[in-house]
Amino acid sequence: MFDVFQKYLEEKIKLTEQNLELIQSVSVIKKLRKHQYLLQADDVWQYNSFVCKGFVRTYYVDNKGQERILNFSPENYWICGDKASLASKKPSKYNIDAIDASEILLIRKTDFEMLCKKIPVLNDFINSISQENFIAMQERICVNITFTAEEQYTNFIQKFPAIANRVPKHMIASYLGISAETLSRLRKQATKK
Amino acid sequence: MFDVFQKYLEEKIKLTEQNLELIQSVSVIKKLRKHQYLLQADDVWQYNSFVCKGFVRTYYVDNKGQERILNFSPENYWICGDKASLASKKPSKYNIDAIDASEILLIRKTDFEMLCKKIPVLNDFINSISQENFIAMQERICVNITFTAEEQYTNFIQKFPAIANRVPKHMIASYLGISAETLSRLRKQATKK
DNA sequence: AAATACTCTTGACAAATGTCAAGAGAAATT
DNA sequence: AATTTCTCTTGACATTTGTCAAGAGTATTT
Repeated sequence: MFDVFQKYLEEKIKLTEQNLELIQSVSVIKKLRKHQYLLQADDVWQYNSFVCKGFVRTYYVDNKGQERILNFSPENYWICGDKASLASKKPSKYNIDAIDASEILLIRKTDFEMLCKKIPVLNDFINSISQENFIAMQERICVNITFTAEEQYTNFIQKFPAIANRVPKHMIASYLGISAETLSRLRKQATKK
Repeated sequence: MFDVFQKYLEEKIKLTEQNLELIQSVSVIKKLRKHQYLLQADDVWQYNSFVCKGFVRTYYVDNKGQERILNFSPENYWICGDKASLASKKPSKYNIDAIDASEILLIRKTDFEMLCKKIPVLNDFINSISQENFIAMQERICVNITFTAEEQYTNFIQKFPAIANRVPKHMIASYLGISAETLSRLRKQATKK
């Protein structure tokens, strides 16, 4: 499964064979059955992680007991994980589990930092991804504070058609912060138009 | 006004005099009258910026013509600006203007990159701030998709009491994505309890 | 000092969204 | 094949939130 990650990297940046070997030497593949956890709330998150195969979600349970999905991570994407837990070594408030059977590449925080120091192009690449994530997150806040539920849903399926087709509707509702019933009714209305 | 920034930096990291001089050499102070723009939508944003004095907000106008506030930046904080515009040189979708008369320290993108390369401690410091911002943004998304309007307001005044006391209520409503009237009613209810 | 603009509140009503309960069909499990 | 679980929808109703209009009190400007 490392080859998936390697292919991803090689499409983005130029790496020597030595660099690749170094990266591989600190990479671990973890297989997840469907519904299996990669991280459970109250554990400490200590990896950078990449989805080689499958599909994963990050969620938490709110004060009313409802699951709220913070992020979907499909194949060929990094998992956001819990940066707060990663930085502070405090227990995570998030759970990560497999929506489909998955294979996840893990690199320990310290190893990852070592890689970034030794491989400047990797460091630059990771920084640019962080920046993209930041922008995407800001976009999401804009959508949240501006759009109605219907507009949010339309925006979601237009922006993430692959995810929209792959996950159950109630998860999309959870991601958007609306109830599954409301989403169902919005969908009904939309077909009428 | 550079001394405010200098003091801020020296509390966080160790810098040589040369470093400080280098930073100062690329820093520009811009004074803003109340309500004056630092950035207008459709212009390109090209700075890293820090509020030495005053108070600034970042907002955009939504498709229904309403102002939506993305961020408040008080004294001694960086202004988020528009990272997308900064990165791509495309016109910004955001406006930044002064809530109070302000003095803003500006460093051009290219100069800022030069500083980060030449001063590793600065680079590390900026990275850690980016990370904190990222975590804060994720928190905000959680709040948005989980909390009711009332919970969001309570959370806001508890988390940012200084801002809450300083800006008009309708701006807080705009930041939270609720109407000014709703906020007013929530406040009334809260006093009854 | 007068005029103007801003801030906050309130009422009345409409629209959007949530909650609870139920059921039908599809998918997964045994 | 039967059972169980999951997914999606629907109805009925309550609650929350938005919109429009108005007004009172504060700041700000002229």
